[in-house]
Amino acid sequence: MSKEDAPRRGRRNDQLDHDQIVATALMIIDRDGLDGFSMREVARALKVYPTAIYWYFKSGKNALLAAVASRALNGVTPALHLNDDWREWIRLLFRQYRKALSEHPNVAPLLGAQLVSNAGVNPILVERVLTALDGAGFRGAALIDAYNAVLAAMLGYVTLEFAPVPRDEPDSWARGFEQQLRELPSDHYPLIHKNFAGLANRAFIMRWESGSTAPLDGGFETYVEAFVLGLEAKLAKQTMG
Amino acid sequence: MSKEDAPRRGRRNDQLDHDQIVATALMIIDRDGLDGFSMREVARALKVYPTAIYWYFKSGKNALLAAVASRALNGVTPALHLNDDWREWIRLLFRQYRKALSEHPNVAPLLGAQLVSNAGVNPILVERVLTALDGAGFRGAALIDAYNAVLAAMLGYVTLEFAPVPRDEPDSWARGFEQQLRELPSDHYPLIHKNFAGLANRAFIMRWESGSTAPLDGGFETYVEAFVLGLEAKLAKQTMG
DNA sequence: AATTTTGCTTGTCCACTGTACAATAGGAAC
DNA sequence: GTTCCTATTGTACAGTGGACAAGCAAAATT
Repeated sequence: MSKEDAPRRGRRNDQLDHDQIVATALMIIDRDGLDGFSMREVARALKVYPTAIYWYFKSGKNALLAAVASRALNGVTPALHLNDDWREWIRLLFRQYRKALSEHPNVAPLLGAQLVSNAGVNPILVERVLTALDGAGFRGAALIDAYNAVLAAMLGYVTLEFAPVPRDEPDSWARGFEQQLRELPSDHYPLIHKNFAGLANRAFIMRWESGSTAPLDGGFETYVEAFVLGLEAKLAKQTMG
Repeated sequence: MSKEDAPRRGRRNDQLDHDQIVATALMIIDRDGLDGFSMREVARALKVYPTAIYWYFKSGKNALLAAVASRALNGVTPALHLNDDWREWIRLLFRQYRKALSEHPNVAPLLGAQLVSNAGVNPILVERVLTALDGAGFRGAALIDAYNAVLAAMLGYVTLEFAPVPRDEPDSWARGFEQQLRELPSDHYPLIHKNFAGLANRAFIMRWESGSTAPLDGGFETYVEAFVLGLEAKLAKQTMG
């Protein structure tokens, strides 16, 4: 399990170490967003030559980003004990995942879109989700299907909720966008018009702030609950059929 | 509704037009992935100087990418007629969305992560989802919540399924990754071990191919069905309460 | 027919990116 | 003290997004 304990040759790392680099990268992403991130920026922040970073992340930017994503999700997977209710465990998983990303919203695109599969395998998450679903009664192919559904659902809402909005001139853009929404003709879009107050800045596509500043809590709870109830219903159907 | 029909002054567009640029950009993204895309590459493909592109997309790369994303989703929203069953309509929406992106898998990251909110407002989609859910019986705040849940769910699975895998040396990476999975100790990961055949390359985190070459159909159907059943159950609960 | 207005292309420029590569410094093992 | 390995400093290059200034072509206005 553990790495070689044998005494190591060579120079000590004076200034850098793996963890510090990842932490710095995450800080930069939190501060400046994914666009503000670059190998050179990380190097600058650490007062080190850019290529020094490549010593720790030999495959470059993607490797570092993968490590950042992994770090942001540190400890998300809840513990799972015998006799835990699987529904409650899934709710908890979803909520913790969302909470973790709400603290690093700019990382969300990385997870939803870039890696997840492959990010250094997270077998504990896999095993626990399988355990929860197996405990619920899913077996064989249905278990795999349910597993995939759960993982996708875990990511889905959060990815969208924290998707970034244009950051060049946020205020003017927001006003323009809002105006654009208000001008939608009410004859073609009666329900938009009728529910405008509820939709404006509170619904996907109709909002001008990201979830990091304007969270969409209600939708999330509905989403989680619907998904769990749905899994349960699906389970009931198949064990009957 | 329509743009000015008044005769336009100035030169006609000899070589370029908005649509052709978007089409070319989409072709490049389909062929080379998002990393292979650049303004200059688009210009090269069109045998035009790079800055010419900026005439059509004054705010640059992001604007073009937004247009590409929008084009890839062209016609995804199904028609919605009176008396259509809302469950069936949502299933159809999800499936068409997935199908559209399966033809342009490299665009998926754009939608899940970058824009969606804001990508030039797609009010038809909004209105129809609201109509379907209103028809189902959701009203007021519950309608907004359900709407947000539906939109997120629509994106979730697909975003993850088509997430790209490392493309530098795909074969050797795939073999190494598979090996890594096989070596997971079966005492710590009993369910992974037991279901290995079903999981390997067929489950998120445990796969080494993207959904574009190895689709995860079963999980998707489970996901859709669970979500629809769940919405129904949630609706039943709240109209009773 | 001349003029003006606008649309579009050409070309230049700059700061910046990722990363391959070589050189070197520094400490541990032999 | 030599060797060997690790960590970091440097150098270099091709590519990027995008600001900018002109130039050129054609249609509408006069």
